[in-house]
Amino acid sequence: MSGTGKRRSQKERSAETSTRLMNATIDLLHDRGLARTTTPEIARQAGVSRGALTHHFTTREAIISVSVADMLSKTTRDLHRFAEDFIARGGSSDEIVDYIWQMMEDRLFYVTMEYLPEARHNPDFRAELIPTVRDFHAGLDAIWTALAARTGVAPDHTRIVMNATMCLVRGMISQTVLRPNDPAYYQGMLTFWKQQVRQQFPIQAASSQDSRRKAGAR
Amino acid sequence: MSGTGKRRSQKERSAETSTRLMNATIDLLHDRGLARTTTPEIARQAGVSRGALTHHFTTREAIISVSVADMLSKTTRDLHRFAEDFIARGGSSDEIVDYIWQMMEDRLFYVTMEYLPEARHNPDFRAELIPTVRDFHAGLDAIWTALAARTGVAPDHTRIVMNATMCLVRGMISQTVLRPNDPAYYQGMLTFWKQQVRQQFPIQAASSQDSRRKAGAR
DNA sequence: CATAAGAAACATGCTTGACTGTTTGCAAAA
DNA sequence: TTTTGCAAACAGTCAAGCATGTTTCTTATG
Repeated sequence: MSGTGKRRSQKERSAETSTRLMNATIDLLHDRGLARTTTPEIARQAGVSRGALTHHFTTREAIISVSVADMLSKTTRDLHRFAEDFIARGGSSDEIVDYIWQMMEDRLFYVTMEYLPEARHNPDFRAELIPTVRDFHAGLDAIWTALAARTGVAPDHTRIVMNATMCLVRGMISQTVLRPNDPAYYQGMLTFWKQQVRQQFPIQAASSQDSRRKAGAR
Repeated sequence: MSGTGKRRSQKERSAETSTRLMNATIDLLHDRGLARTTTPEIARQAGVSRGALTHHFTTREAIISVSVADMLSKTTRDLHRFAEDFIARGGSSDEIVDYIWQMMEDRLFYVTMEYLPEARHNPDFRAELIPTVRDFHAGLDAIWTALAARTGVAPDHTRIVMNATMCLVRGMISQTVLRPNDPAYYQGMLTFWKQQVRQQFPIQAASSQDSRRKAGAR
């Protein structure tokens, strides 16, 4: 990228190769699945030798784990950027639902579905992921907290709605596997859910402040 | 089972071996994951030789596909039984949510999480599952339709709530992998959801019939 | 009813292929 | 020239599918 010249420092070479390998890993996870994401296949997809791969990553589990962590941390950065923008703009709850759906449906949760079963059966792998996932949820929290603060809804209740939204979207994307080619179905469900969420976060109209209802009630 | 004597008909022998193999397959899918569900492992778990397995099932994909279909059809039978009982009793929407959660969390969706990625990347495998899954959803429909009929809610709206419930539960179970040992979290979310569902299906009090509200409104 | 022929169920061993982890060789950068 | 980044060859493991034996049941026939 930086510097089209042929002479690169070792660090640059190394970093680029690593990046190519990690991107290739995520691409393969998404396109062909974890079982088919073999080390020869990753190297081929990245356009490097398998030796390069083993030089940078000691084991297959390592490159997958690191690649997933990398993907998650990038997504977390995006979340925080969205949160900043959302706060500045004063966006709607509908926007959040749409953003989350797009983010999850654009590869994130499909990739997650690939490694989740492995995480369930492999404690080491799981342990490496949990902290990264925690950061990711902190990013989500940043967004919803902004909405909660503006609408005066209790944080606990906000968090429940946030988590329910995440779970709903996860489940919807799971379903796309065995119920494909039905965008109307998924959009209909999203519309329903946006309406439900709106009820939890009453609109703070630009003029009237008294529009806050008893959201957060048990 | 029937007749402790040693002499069994061919059909009985065959059926028992098949059953043992299919049960072993589901057990392994749940306990060790799809990748670790190898044909030698299945045979070992079932207590039969690998030759017996290859005699009954031509390929690894076949035994897995058939076992999953078997599991799903059993669950579908249970759904219909619950629906009958539910209709007779006139149960609550809370009950439905609880039943679905239990059913999914008791292995069903964990097993599903194992084969879903494979279904996503393997068109033949997916094609074999889709009809069985359709039957399963018909079983779900039987339950919710009963509730809808009693409360006078529009079928389309009912179906949205049903599907949202299923998606939510799927997502919740996905999350248990990387957020384990937190039953309060999941129970809290279920409580929230039951409340939401209740709002969609206003209680038909034993006395008043006019308690039906405008649920199903856009 | 006894029994032998045949079919179905099951067992064992082999072959092939592929993947993982490792080691050795080499060229470019420091 | 010493280290670093990478390439290529190698060795060990294991599963899948197949092919060939062996046992258990069924049935037709005398």
